[in-house]
Amino acid sequence: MIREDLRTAIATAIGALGLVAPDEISLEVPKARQHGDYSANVALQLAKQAGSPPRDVAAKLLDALSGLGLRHVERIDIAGPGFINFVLSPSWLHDLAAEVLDAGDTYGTNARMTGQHINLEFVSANPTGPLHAGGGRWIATGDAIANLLSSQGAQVHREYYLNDVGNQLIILAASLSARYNSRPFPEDGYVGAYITDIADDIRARHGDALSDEQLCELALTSIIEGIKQDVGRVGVRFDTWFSERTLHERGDVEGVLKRLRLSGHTYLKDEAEWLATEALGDTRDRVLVKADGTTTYLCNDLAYHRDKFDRGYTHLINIWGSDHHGQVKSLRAGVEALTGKPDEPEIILGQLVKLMRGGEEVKISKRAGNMITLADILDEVDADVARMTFLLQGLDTKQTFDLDLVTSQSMENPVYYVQMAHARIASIARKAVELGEVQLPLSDVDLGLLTHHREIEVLRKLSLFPDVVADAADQRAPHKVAHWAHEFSGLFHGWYHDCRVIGVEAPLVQARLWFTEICRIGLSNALGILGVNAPESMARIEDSQ
RNA sequence: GCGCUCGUAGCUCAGCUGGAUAGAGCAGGGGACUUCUAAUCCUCAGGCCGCAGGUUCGAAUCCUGCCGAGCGCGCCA
Repeated sequence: MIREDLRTAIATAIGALGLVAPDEISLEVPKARQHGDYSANVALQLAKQAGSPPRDVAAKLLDALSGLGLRHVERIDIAGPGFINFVLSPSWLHDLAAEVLDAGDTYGTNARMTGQHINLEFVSANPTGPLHAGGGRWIATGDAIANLLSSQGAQVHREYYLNDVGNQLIILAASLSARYNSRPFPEDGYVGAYITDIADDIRARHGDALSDEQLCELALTSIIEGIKQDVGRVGVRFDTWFSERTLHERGDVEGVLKRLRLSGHTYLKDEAEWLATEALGDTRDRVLVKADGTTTYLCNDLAYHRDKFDRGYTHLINIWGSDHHGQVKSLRAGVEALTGKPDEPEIILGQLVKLMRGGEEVKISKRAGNMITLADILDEVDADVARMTFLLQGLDTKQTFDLDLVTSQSMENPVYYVQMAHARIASIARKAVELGEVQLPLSDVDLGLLTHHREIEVLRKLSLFPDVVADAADQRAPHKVAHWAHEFSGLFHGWYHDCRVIGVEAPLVQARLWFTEICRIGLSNALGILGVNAPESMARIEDSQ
């Protein structure tokens, strides 16, 4: 990795000047091309320490650096207020090509997180109805983050927590019962059409003599089945669907209470049992056992997290909608009281999705009954379109999901732009075979012929992929990979327009065949992280304008 | 009232652990197909980075205040 080589060299040069290097030597890829391939700002940072102007420091560093005989470095410039810019010869990119080919589908991966065993919990929407359209964001995001963490060597377990007990279920049961028995509808019940559908379906299959309890059980099974189907349609598989009931059945909740009592974290007040979370960073203490003797959501959730640790994970991550941010401190304080771990679980918050239809916001509410379900979306668009749309945006921005745009004008979706780049590569390969071009082994091919500025641009972008993935993994930011894929595709399309593979001189044909292969690897790996398909061909559009 | 998140082109958004001239897509103007799929490419236009201060060599980025938006402040889940 050239970047690391340069960092080491800079550190050496700093040492040679008798200065102390900063903890991390920043080596950026400048936006402006004339600023070279990599740019270092250490001279500016060290000016104070050295007691001389930044440009002087830079000049001394440059002297020290040029004595090191760095590979691939064509020129080193000092520019602006004291930046040190490295201009690399194209040879480093040709080395890169070999590196990418060698790595294949592991290009962009890393072993930094090896040994970590992470439990990633996401979606976990209550099984009181089908997943709504916004839920797709959590499915796509969670899966992509899992892929990112895996790419860094971590072992990741995808988990969905099913709250299959409690109040909401009671409301669900009452709503169902009203429909099933044609009785007046309860206040605050779920009005969604799905309630009637489920009730009708159950009546058709099991008759009309069921008790409320039997009714609710059958409905719950059916709803959970539906959720699993929706998740599957998006292309995601959970390793575990964890039922909250098991916690109660096994006595885990009681066990956690005992443990907290023993460690002196609880106290009684106003006929309830409290957990002293304020001392651990919460805004105030929380109730664990209500006056009526039942446990709170937090109490059950603590038992759940205890169970996750008991299963041996080294780290827990939960992805939550920002509407739950108020629970973060309580849960973390509770987990600390329970386990002594102050930084668990890690909670990734994402802003909610705002659905637009006909230029107006559609408020989703299971109670009001105006549901737009995820299944509705998937009936209209490809899972790839949905995933890419959800993943293109950072988690801390509330996402505007325009149903009209995504469904009717889906041709504009960037996913096609990226997929088309991949399809074009496959198409070139097919054409080459068709015309009898035989791809020679890499060792017989001169990649040094890849000197077109389009090729250089593409290769340079490709070289950044591992950094982008590592960064995205660290920041739990899959959108960075989505943007990289889009940008990379743009550069590829530009190359495609200017550079032909078939029909140029034989040695160049060979070099470019390998060039397209490494592009394919990069794209395919990026799409793999996003969970988007990398097609071999695109369906031709019939009626484009 | 307190807390969390956000405010960047007409629209949807990147960039935010400080760096050089603030980017992309869409929408708008103008061009490019006898070629490996034009779902493509090239080009033009478009910006007090919410407002005001502060920190420093340097601020869209960090700090403070204000304005505006969303969400949260239960012995609900």
